[in-house]
Amino acid sequence: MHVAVAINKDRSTMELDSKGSSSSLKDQARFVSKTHQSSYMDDQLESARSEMGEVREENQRLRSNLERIMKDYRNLQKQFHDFVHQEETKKSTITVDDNQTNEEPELVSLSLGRTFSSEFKRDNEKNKSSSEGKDHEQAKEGLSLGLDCNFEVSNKSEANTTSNPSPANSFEEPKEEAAGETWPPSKALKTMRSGDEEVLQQNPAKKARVSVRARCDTPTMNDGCQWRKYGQKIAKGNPCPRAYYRCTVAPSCPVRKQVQRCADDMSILITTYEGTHNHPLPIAATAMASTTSAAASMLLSGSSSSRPGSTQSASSTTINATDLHGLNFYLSDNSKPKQFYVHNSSLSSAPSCPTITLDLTSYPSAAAASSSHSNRFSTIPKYSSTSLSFGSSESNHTTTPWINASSILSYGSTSQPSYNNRSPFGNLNLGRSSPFDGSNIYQPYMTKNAPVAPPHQAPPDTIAAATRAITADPSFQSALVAALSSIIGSGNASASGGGGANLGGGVNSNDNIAQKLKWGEHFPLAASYLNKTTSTSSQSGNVMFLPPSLPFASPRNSSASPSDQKTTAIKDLEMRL
DNA sequence: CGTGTTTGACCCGCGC
DNA sequence: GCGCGGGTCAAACACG
Repeated sequence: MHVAVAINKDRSTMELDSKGSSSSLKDQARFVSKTHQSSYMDDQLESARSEMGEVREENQRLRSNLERIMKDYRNLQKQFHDFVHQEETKKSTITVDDNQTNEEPELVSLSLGRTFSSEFKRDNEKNKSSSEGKDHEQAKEGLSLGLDCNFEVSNKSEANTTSNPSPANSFEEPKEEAAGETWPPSKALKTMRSGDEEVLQQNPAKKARVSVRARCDTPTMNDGCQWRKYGQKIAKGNPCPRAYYRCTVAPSCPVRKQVQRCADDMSILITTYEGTHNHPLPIAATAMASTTSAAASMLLSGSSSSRPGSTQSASSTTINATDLHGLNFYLSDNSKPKQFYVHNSSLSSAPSCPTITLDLTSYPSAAAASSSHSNRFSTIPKYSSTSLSFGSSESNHTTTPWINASSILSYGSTSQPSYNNRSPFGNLNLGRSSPFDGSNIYQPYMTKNAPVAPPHQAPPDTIAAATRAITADPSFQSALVAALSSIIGSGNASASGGGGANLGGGVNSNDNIAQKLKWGEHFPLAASYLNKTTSTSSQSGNVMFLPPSLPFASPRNSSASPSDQKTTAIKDLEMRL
């Protein structure tokens, strides 16, 4: 890896540098040969060297691709900002004030499902509005792909309320959140209410919930965590009782979850997570933790600059439904149960308790499919809750960004170059429910639309389109960073015998990889190469750096086969390195 | 006997 | 202030 990438992280420019791949690789090779004197390890070393040579060649190609992508990106960025400035001049005619626009950061997410159309720009511009100039300036710093927008928002929020950590930060730092989030939300709310309104405004983000809809025949999903049931209630509007569980991995863990069958479809199990684990998680639980972390991070980042007063307004928020990678994300930003897709009122979040729903069920309805359609966002009225749909839409839209987005998501695992079976969930296993007939329900769009095309074979315009889409959605990027860094960070920790994953997701868990994640966000194609380089394994086995199996309905069906000796040895090698 | 579940009572917020 | 509904507590119970 020769490519040095400057990325913004928390306003500071950080460098992702392979430190001169040739020398470092040789050093590593020497080190390996010193520490591993067995012939077996020598074989591994030789194979690794050969792979490194291949990687160097790939790196050369990557650099050329990167230059082209950078050109495309700069052009697009310029076009975007030109458009933004044009829109700002028109903005005076729009009745939406700045506050309201800031309250709808999820609007940015709309761009995910859209082409770089003027409509998207229009929507996106609403969010940018006042802060666009600053972002624009910041975007020019460092590599400035605009992916730090989310952090910018968070930091702004933090700057506005210095007495409290910003939601995004609190999510990244579980200790802070644990300190601020005593479990009984009412008590926390009470405490918050004693403060000023700024404190109250911070509260909703701290109470962010992540709801997972999944088809599951078992009474509860096996998400790898230990739960103790502490209550059960018949919720209004749903004949099925709602069960309350508390995390028992650690006695003081504030995380709780609610499990309830969907009234409309009994086969769908709705699990709502709330809180942040304050303890290392079992490896099997990291997948869900990372996933919920990503979702909550998306939610929090989206609401970090929002004000509750307007999110409560029935007309102020917008349903955002975006399809990605077989996941459906619904952002419910207030208490109104008018979530876009089949949301039972019994599941509706409490006021000031934003909920993001990860819909892991297949979409039988056309509504979901239409939700991904780009035009829909511009046509639907503003609903009382915001929704983000990363849906397994049946729509036949050919928005290419998803192809590359899927490759980005594939970063959850590091050692398999097969791009078709990766997701931020690792190898989640749900009971059933796949519109895809493949082995994994999270098969990315490209397997559907372009069945065999790996991302690195994607045409440059596809990459550029992905870059556009990703650049336009800081919320998603933030969430992705949180999720993937959590996954990989956890995976690394697991490989080294550590833990440390939590629901809050640790962006700081593994800087190097996290940086690569950001790198991957910018350039998924590059990411795939980097990933390949990191994995030191070119085989298509399914051994994952992190085995984040999430065997919902079939626990035994969980993780990747650990029997692959070669990859096991390589993992061992990585550990020693 | 320890652990986890069940279930009625209780608390609290919210809307009227 | 009152009622409703969501959420939690804790004693009783079940199970290995």
